[in-house]
Amino acid sequence: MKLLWQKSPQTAKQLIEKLKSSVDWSPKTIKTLLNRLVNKCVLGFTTKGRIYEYHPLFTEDECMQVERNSFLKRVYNGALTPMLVAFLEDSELTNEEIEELKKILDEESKGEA
Amino acid sequence: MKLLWQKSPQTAKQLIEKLKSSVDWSPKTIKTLLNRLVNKCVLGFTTKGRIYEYHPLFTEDECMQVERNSFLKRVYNGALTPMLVAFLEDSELTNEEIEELKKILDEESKGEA
DNA sequence: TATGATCGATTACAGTTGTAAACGATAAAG
DNA sequence: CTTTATCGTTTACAACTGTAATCGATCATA
Repeated sequence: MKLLWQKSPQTAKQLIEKLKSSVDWSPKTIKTLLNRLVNKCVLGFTTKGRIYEYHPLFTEDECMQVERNSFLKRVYNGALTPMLVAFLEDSELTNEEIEELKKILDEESKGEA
Repeated sequence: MKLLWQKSPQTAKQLIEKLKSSVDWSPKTIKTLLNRLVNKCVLGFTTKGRIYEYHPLFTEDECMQVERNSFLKRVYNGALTPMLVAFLEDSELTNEEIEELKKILDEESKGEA
């Protein structure tokens, strides 16, 4: 859902059209969802005639931030390192990816000194 | 909830006692929750007289596995590296932690060769 | 202008979750 | 034995979610 939001303001009709290929929802269902998201202050809209153009009230980055924090808190009680270790352990990283991560880590330690 | 599970089989009474300090639930509420977890095949029990001793049907590690996978899938569409980078970016790791992670990464690349 | 299509809003209804009380059986106490 | 406290089970009920149909207004069309 939010996935589509990461592209500008769109009308319900446009969204219904785009969602048609990916999920199997009735247009009515999508309208309802839009409505609920508006009520929950997750989406806003500007009215173009009698048609609404919906737009997200939060950026994708903000949402992912929140998701990361809540996941970390909920599952790992906020302990970052054990969580990272676990992810690394069940992963199959390529050497390039490993190098990339090490580079990021180096940046981190630099920023701290 | 599951947190307490990571310690042996326990009776409802024991659990209620231990939860009393951490959360503010009526004992009734806790009974209900136990029941629901049993119905959902998350907990099992063995009956000791008319008293139940509850025990988890999955290990904490298994649950966290599942949580990790579903989080990664849901929020990052399965893309591990971007997720790791994001976590690293909003973190304030100490140099020791950074070294630890680099060590883990080294292990990873070794295992792959 | 009457009629049908279309929009967002409202209503529907089953399932899950949070939070708990009521119920029936049994063990403990008198 | 009867009363009472204590189990686990069943029922309660509001909020939220998934999934959708209906309703009132308006735009397009005949």
